[in-house]
Amino acid sequence: MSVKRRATLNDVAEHAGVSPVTVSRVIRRPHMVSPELKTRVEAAIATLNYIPNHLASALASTRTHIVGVIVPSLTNGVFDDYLDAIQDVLHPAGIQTLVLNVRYSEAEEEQAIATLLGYHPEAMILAGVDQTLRSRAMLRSAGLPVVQTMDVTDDPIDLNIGLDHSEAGYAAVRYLHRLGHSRIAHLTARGDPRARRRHAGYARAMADLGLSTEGLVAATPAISDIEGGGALFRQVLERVPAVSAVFTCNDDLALGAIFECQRQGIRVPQDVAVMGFNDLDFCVASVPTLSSVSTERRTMGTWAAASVLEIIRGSGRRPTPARVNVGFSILARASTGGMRAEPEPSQAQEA
Amino acid sequence: MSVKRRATLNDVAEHAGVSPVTVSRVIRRPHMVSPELKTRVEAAIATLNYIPNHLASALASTRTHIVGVIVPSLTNGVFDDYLDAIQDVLHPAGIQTLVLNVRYSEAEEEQAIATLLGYHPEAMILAGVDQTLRSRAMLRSAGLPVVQTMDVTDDPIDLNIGLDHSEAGYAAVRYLHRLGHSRIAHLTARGDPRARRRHAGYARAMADLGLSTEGLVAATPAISDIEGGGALFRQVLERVPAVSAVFTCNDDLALGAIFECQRQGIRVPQDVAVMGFNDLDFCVASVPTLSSVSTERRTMGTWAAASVLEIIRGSGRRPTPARVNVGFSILARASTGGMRAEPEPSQAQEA
DNA sequence: GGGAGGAATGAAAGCGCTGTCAATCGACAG
DNA sequence: CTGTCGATTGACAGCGCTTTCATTCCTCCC
Repeated sequence: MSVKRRATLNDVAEHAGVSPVTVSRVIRRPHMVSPELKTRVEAAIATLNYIPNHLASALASTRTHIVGVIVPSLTNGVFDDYLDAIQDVLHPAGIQTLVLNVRYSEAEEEQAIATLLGYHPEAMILAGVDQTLRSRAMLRSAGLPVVQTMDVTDDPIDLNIGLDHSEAGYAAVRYLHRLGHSRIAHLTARGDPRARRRHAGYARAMADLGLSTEGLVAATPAISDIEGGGALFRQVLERVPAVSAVFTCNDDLALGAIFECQRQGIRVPQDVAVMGFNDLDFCVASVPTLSSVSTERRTMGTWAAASVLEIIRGSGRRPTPARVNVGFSILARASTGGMRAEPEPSQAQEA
Repeated sequence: MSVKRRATLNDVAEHAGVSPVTVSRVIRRPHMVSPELKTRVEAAIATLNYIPNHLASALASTRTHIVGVIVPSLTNGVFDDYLDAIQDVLHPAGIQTLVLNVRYSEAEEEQAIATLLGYHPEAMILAGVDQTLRSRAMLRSAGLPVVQTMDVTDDPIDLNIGLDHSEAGYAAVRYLHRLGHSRIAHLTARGDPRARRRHAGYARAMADLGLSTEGLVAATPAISDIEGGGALFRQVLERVPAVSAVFTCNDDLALGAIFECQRQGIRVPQDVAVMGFNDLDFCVASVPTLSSVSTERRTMGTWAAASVLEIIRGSGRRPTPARVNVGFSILARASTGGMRAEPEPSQAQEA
């Protein structure tokens, strides 16, 4: 067979007996073309199976219709909803997302930012606020809207929506303390900056309450998963058999801790109360149902995408406020001893 | 501030006092440039924070270094490893993946294929073999390497690596039957074509064994999740209280069924054996540990990516074989009554 | 009836980069 | 000393599209 080149706009134009510009207009601004020409061009497009070359289009128009999105993980259920929310806003608006997973690595993030910038995205949506100086420099000199999500900071690159993880950790501990617990353990994963802040909140709360954390904290450097939660809680149980509650940096670890309790014949919540973080889907399905700190993942994704869209569309109008704290809330379920509703919503607030 | 345009290759050339081609060469073929010019150009690149415009580069060279990847879901742990495996092969080779999630929708898949093709990827990696005719037509007239993964077919678009889900379902039932079960239930999600094939395998096995499936099958049209597994198994329990085993189309539903058993005081595996599918991470962590059908997700991703790379690199050499069945294996764990190793690997084979 | 105004179409230029080919220079063999 | 070869560098054209800007042809209204 002959060398089959993909059809170009010129091929379509020739086939339809019109000029290339007209074909372009049929695709981008159909209302500017007379019905008969439009029909002819559309027929040509169909017979040739023509699909416009996005690269050429972007190059010529200097509008790429691309937004770069960076997430630290995909294995962890947290970013699914978030991504989905972003794409639900952006895709219908004709904006493609270029998603890169940087596996909780600053180096991979720098690399990803450089790569993404090479595609000239019209905006970037990043998870977290812990970008390196080099990352920030690249972003700034690219001069595009940037949204940092999932966390809050006093020094945002541009826009920022998130929650205060230290406050959330603090609140979780206070909640467990109010339930009567004082030997409260914490399981965490060091790789995640937000988990580190939750840990800081835990430590601050324990200190404020005058409680010792001796032997009560277990951390894994690795990516956290359900199995790891069991292993970490086993460590704590060996060191402090009298531990009465455990707060984990995420729901996976919490579920793992519950399984470990089952294995050891420890009753949840009677012997040990378990509290997770993120309120993933399985929290309402597990036995016992898992108390957790609920975060507004979809809200953050939607707001980030909508803001970006507004800026791109309005060619520069900035959403006010530029910083949003969406807060969190404590979801009391069976694993901490009851369905007793104890919402502790921190108000959404403008920073 | 003045209108700050992003630096272009021309800006760098001017800044370094060389021609644009030389700058291009410093980036693409450094060995062709003398050391002193290279140094000067690199300095200019650094001071201007220059990042090459990938779109322009791709347009000019007709090499986009992009591979399109379509997955049906992200919320479901199955595609994380797979994607990771693909990217582990492609990214180091300088190939970017454009990933689109089509949420188990054929319509969204068609849309995604058209979108992806607009970026002129050098190859496409699709999950599943159930693309619509229109999708296949678009793919074919784009004339690029296409890999269909996760499933096998007699009529592949191009390359194909996967496993036979009907066989896998069949084997799972035979395994449970060999354990002494005859009232074997099946929980499934209709939205997933591969789950439908597992269901077909289940039905075929039950028929071959002369067993009734009356009241034993429960399906959800929705996306399956852990909570749904409980609900589906509850339906079966109401209809057939004497059910003694349950095979689910994925691990989420299986875990949900285990939780439902706990809620109802049904012992697993003494009263009901539970068998999942996919062998997700939590299978070894749950209580009891969850028997499952293990699938070679990483292998499929790696093979797909490596094949694509070979074709792109070798400008046309096709890997042999073009079709691979990676098989599956039954992983016997506690939820079906013991750690007794009962591997039933179907041999990897060339089709 | 003539000019203003609008709708439809096309010509030409150029987005930022790379492929190709030509030009230059010095080294080196004969 | 001359022709040849390889290593560097640059000029130029063009990838496939969109953005002006110009042109043509109506329609409408004073």
